[in-house]
Amino acid sequence: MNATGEVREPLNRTRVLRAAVSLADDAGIESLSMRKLGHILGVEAMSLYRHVANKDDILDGMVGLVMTEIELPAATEPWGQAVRRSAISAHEALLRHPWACSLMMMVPIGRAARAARTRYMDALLASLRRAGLTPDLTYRAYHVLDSHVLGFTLWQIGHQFASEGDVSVAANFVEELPSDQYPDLALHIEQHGQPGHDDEFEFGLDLVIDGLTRMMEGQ
Amino acid sequence: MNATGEVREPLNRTRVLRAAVSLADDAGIESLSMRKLGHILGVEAMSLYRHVANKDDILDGMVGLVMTEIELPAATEPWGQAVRRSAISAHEALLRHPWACSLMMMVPIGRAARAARTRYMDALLASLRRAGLTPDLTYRAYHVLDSHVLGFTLWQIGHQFASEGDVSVAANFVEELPSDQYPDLALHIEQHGQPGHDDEFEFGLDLVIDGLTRMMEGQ
DNA sequence: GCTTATGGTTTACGGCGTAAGCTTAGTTCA
DNA sequence: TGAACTAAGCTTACGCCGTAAACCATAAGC
Repeated sequence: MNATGEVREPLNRTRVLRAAVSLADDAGIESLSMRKLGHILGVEAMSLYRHVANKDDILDGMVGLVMTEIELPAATEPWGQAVRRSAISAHEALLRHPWACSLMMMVPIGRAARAARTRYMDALLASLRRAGLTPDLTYRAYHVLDSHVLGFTLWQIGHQFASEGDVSVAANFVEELPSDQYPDLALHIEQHGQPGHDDEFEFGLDLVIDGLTRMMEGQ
Repeated sequence: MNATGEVREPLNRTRVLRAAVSLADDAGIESLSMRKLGHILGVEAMSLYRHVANKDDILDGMVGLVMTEIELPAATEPWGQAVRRSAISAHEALLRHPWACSLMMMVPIGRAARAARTRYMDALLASLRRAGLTPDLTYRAYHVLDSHVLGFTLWQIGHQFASEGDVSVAANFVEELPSDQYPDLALHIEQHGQPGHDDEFEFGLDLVIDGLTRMMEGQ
């Protein structure tokens, strides 16, 4: 801490995690290695272990960071709107960090991710209970909602990856496709490029929320 | 091909792929390496490259194998039933091979997986069109259905992994949880152990199919 | 002024995917 | 029959990875 500022101030866990997130955002999760991460932070790989238990700990922390970007359903809104807004926020956060979906499912969950997930789950469950869903319906509704967010986002990420490649995979796909043999598939692929299909996530979400509403009112 | 049978017959692509699948089933996808796979087949790692382009090719082939286990929706059944049956079959296939979901989303899709996927997608799309859904609704319905299958199955796999560990993660979770602070979450976790919650997949599936039915009849 | 954390470094180990070249056995054809 | 060719597997080697273990420099506390 001398006046000239030549002395770099020491690393800390959150700086490591933030660097890891932006490296993964930029270059893809598969190119996140301890050595590269260290290099970015101007430090040798092994130095990172002073601030982080191991690589899984980093991945766990990254998931935790992403989850805190998700807006929780507010108690002040009608439940449908609140849940909808939160799901859309989750969708957006996961799209901002395309590696997060897969990480969430593959890394053994650790402290950091658990804390964030706890907050999120409890808030969503509380919204559903407040809305008057029975405990049973709440249980199921939670899983359906989360499945949609996760599943849809994963599909979407898979697609945009596929559309990036040098020669787009979609183009390859359609090219090699005997389109008279698979007419429905050919149409579907064509629809992918078209405008007016950018609200599919919300389409599915509303399908679910409306269904839940009906079940709730039905009994 | 002598009579004594001492000469092992040569490897081939499908034997490599099948060995890879069962290794991944037994020991987890993360412990599938060329060296281990070779060892299982009584061969050095590099020998595999005579039958397979590289590791990604193996992963692609594995995904292809899993996808062919999925029962396609039949044209002879009412569309709702046909789609339902196929989705359940997909769910079961993905549960049998817990690594398949993540692979499907992460490995750049290659020939083997593409062929299987083409069959599956076209069959499902054809079912929806035959049912009378508009092209637009078909497009959306496809994504919602697939999102549910993929997303729900991933959640389920994540959970059963979590419940396996030495000291179950769920137990840890609930133990460290200040359950007066997160009452709804505590209840939800409790519900997970209870019987009568083994049809959630179908609950969500029916929610979607019923919603689609209503939209179809509505216009 | 000696001790003791703290934070960063060096070296090393075993595992990974795979490129390049080698060996061996079987097949084809002169 | 023998020579050329081919198919299938093997050996070696390279550069990456995560991380254990030991080492070094600086700063703080007594």
